[in-house]
Amino acid sequence: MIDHDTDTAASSSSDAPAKDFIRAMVERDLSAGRLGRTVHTRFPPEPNGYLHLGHAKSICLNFGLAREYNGLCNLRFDDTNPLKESREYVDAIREDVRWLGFDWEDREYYASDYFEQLYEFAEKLIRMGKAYVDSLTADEIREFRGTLTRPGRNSPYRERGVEENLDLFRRMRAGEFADGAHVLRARINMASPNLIMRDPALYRIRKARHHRTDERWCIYPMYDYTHCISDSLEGVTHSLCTLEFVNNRELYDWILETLGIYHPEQTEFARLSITCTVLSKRKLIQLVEEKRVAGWDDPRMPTLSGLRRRGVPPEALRDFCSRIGVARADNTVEYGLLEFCVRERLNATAPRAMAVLNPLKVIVENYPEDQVEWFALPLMPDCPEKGVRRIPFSREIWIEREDFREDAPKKFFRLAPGREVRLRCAYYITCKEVLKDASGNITGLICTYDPQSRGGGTPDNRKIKGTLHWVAASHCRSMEVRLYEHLFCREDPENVEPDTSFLDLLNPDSLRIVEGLADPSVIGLAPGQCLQFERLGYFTVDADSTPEHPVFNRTVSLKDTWTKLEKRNEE
RNA sequence: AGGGGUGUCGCCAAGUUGGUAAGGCAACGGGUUUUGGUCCCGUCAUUUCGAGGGUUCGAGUCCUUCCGCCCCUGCCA
Repeated sequence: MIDHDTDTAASSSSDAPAKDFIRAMVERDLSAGRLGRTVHTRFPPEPNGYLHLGHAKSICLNFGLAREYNGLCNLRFDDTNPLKESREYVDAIREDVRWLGFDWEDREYYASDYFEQLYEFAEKLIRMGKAYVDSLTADEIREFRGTLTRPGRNSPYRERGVEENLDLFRRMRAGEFADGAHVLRARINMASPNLIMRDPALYRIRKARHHRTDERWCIYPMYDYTHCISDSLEGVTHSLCTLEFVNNRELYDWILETLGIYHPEQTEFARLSITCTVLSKRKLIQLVEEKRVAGWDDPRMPTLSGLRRRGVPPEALRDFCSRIGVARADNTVEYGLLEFCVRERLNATAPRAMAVLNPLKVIVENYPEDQVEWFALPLMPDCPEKGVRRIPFSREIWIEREDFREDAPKKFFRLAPGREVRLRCAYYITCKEVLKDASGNITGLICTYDPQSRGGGTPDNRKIKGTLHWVAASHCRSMEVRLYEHLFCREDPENVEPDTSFLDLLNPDSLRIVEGLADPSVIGLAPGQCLQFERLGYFTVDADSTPEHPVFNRTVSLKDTWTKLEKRNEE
């Protein structure tokens, strides 16, 4: 089944995911009339890195939910830590969300837009006796917090009066104190079995320039304090986040209840892990900063920008997110599922062409010296009406070196001495002679062709099992082709033994660059254009590509049953 | 005086108020094929739902006791 529609996220209903526990909850709330207008979600990244596949899951969930139930989804930047955040990340995130196929319309929010309101709420908490300024050092606070099995102790500053707290907090804002001198804390319960609730910090002093508020603030609100209030202010109905925030929900609820303001419901789902790659921001930043990869958009990276550059279509990513589902159990999805989604999409959309990556010269000795014929390769074999690509044929051609074997096993359907194969869309050729250099390396093949087989078939209808791709030596152009393998050579690079680094697991062969040969018709394509080079895989024109120096990324190889079969026989 | 979350096929993941284990990926057979691709057909949890007890005519679903894994002791998010 070919997918003809343009399949934007907004139009397609075919990629609507199955009911998961979150959608079930939303439907329950909807039919119970619990939601004011409709479902309202938000995607709340911190602009401290580039978006990756884990974010794609969250984006598809939040924006997908809004789309499916006729609701709204905000884009909100959780920019409360100026030390780690930057404008560059904000811009990249906006671009990636849009590229993935989602639209937040005019609802682009920033936690930093709420700094003033957040501050007012903090004063309110102080006046209620629910927050206090603590002057313990960070180390002391840690000591006083207790441990997993021991309750904490109250800070000596915990009983400060409202007026003193207010005065101190205002002076914190005014910049009278150095970083770390004081912190505003919620006054909850130092003996709570939930460590999050042991008087969590609400505000800290950070004399740092913020990418949006510049130097207007020197105190910054913490995540737990900011997130719930932001959700509340925006009228979010369902605040979806990953499982590691389950413990934080108690605080989320406490703040909103104490303040007595609108109270969205936080629901957690399992974060995504994928084999053979890492998805933690810290590790991705390290890969970039230590130059283990070429950048955030290195095609080997699991970032959205990397995948985009690699040639992965957004539709494939959305399909992937829909297929992996949403649940609460820890999970690690096989990388192969992503590849399946990419192949499925590209099979339906990528025009076909031919290229040779590891060339071996073939001389068709009975073909006229100066003759050139043009053959027609269907752009989409299952849709002849999509047209053809005209490709030149001449006496000397290149085939894939792997497509010839001097001692070929019976099941090897390709070229071998005395054997006949079909050159895709052109002629049948038979190998007559193997040319070698002084040291015995194969340098070329002498073949003959059957003029009756023009176009790839003969009147006698004889069966030809093997069909090879090829390019005409007289017309082809060379191009740079970047072949990618998994970034890591182990399935679970996230969990390494103590005293070793995930960097030790980096696959040294994750990038291989070869010089390939292709028909000129594919050389002028714009970056981002994707083709299938028949029998090789899907290839996308890289951002670096120019007509003078064409560069292709292999997005994903074709499924290769032959190699698998051979490997099995070797064992 | 620890708390919270979670265990259904190799990997994801459905499993209404208990009624006799969906689907996808992978794998494995076979067919079609001018891509060893695509497509099509078939197989793939019945002493089985982390394990043991119990309730019941009947348990993945209820009760109970264990066990495993994950998260929490940032002035990160």
